[in-house]
Amino acid sequence: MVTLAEVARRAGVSPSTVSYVLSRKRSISDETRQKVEAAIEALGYHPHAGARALASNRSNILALMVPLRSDMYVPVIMEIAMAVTTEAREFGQDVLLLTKDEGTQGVRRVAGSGLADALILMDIELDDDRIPVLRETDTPAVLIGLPADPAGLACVDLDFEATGAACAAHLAQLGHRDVALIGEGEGVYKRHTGFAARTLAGFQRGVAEHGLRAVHRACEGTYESTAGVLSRILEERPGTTGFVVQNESAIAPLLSLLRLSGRAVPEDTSVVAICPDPVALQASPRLTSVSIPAEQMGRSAVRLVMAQLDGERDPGPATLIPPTLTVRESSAAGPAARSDGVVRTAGAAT
Amino acid sequence: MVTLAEVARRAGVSPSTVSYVLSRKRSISDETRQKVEAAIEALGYHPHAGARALASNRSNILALMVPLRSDMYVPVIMEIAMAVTTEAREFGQDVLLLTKDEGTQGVRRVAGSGLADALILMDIELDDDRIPVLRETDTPAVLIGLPADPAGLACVDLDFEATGAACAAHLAQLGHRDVALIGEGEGVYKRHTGFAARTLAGFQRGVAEHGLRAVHRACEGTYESTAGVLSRILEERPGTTGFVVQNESAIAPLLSLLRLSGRAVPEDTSVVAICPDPVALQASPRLTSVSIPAEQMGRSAVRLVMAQLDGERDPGPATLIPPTLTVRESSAAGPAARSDGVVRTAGAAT
DNA sequence: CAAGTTAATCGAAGCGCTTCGACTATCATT
DNA sequence: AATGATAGTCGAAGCGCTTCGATTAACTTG
Repeated sequence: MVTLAEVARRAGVSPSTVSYVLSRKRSISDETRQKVEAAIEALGYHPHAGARALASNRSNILALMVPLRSDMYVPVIMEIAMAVTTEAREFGQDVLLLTKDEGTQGVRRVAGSGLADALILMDIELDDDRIPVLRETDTPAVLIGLPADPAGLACVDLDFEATGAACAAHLAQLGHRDVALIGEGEGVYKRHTGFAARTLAGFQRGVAEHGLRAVHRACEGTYESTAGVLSRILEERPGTTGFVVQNESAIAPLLSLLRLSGRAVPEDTSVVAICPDPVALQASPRLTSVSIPAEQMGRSAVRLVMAQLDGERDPGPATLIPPTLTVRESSAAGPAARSDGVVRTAGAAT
Repeated sequence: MVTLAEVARRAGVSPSTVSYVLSRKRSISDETRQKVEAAIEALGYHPHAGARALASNRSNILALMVPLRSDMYVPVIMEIAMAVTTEAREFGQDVLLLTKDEGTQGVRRVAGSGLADALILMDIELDDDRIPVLRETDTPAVLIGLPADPAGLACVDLDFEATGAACAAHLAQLGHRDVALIGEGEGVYKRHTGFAARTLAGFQRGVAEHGLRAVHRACEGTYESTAGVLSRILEERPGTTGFVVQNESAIAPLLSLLRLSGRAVPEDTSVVAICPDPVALQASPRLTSVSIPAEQMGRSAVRLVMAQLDGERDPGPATLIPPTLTVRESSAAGPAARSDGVVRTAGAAT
């Protein structure tokens, strides 16, 4: 193994000089810098991570805690993880992968051992038991997701409340009067992450603001449950022409079922999904959707955590990414608009 | 931060004794051990990872290099990553997440800095440029996937050759005479990982052994490309009644297209997929398939790498996991068997 | 031109741990 | 009773780096 001392000897300088060349914490003459860099290159020197961590009290490692299984869609988790890793490298940090099932023990271990400088947590529950540990150990951290009480914690998430409202508004604008939200499974509303509840709240706000009539139903996402949910909605409110879906796995069943029931999308019924873009694009017709900004969430999380490591004390309010609703082929003018003579959107016309 | 010295003071022993309690490298009296453990507990002590790495020359970290984008199906990558992480913890190791686009630089950096003790590489290309670096730096490593020349390297992979053969054999046993393999996209056969080519080779061997007639077509997995591939196959060989699919994304299109063309699955046509179990289970009808043993691959990789860290020199031959073909509802007796009076399988009968 | 700055470098201490050799009991063996 | 093992513990030397203060040389400036 090549050490800093060897580099120093070869460059004819003292070890500390080599260190300063590397860290840029003191000024170094061009001449010296070049000698040192040549020596580093020639020897293929890489600073020893452990020694560095010991001496500087910084490991340059961020720990990312990922759910083993969760309500989240796996590719989204993966995309976040990759975005975090890529962005972390931009800051010269590496990423340590932890699983959520290590729980509070894992947080204690990593924070206590100086293995990582900071934590990024995913799949945040409303009352997440890792949060008190974070507060108590005073570890720099960022949550991807929103807990019940985010005070003093840095958080990143899609603004699901605005998302729900945006979906309702979109359907209202198209002239739909009776709309439905097909959401996540029962359980998701009760325990977990709150994003489902926030979407519902926003949806209801949008519905109220636009004077729509709406129903909401939880849905497990299987073909059977989707069929049950849909038939109940259509029974109660046969005039429902606008749907918002929040469960990726319910999308395909819903589209088939609508087709089977003789309702053409978007001619008779509009569908808006809340899902990753690839899912929306692969459905047929391609779906009008609010995308899950996975990459952006991952990158923001890293930036927030780096700001903390650079001394930022106040995490500020949660970073809520505003939703982007992309109109595609699954939504078009509804009954009210049509009787008003409003023209259909381009997607539907082609 | 609590240090080992503080633990020692509190327990009334020397620092080295605490270290030996922790490492179990020398015998310690029960009495002393208890005092030390009590002190550790009371102080909430966690050994400093960097100091440990420096002194012991072992970081207890495994680096896992994951593809950012690849031919592999994302949930499979995720499952492997999770399995690696979980299994690593069983060995007291943590996992550092690297992206494949860090390439050889990344390997050099991690190996050279002592950040990780060993590497686990995914998405191995036939002529992977990371392999020479591995050899040259003599870093303990395990490949998940099979390169062109695996000599001297520990590898884990599904036995795709046997998988192809097993699929052919299954269709043959059911009495199908004309079969087709719908594979990965063009590109995958050329450059990459070789698993597609190995599957094809095995399929052809199986076909020959059972006296079948077969075609093979690459398929990009979109609806359009699948449609094109299927129609060409049915044009050339209208009597084709057995299909093997290796591209996850071609599965759904294939099933729809068969239905559209009036071929009932499994009554008229049998389909065998090579895909993760969840994909096979979520299709309708549920697919007879050879699963991708993601979890097993991840766990084996960790075990192999730990063996190397424990001094095992010879990696032995590649660990090829034998395929498991699970019969579900998408395959049933074909024309030959039917004329012979062979009964259909249970799945088909229901 | 003496005094004060500033830039560039060095030496040494120390981060928290592991590990080696040395030391002291204790106990079994001659 | 002397010898040798063995178990249990300690002290001290590093592991490779960062960082602080000190030092020197070169440069301003009144």
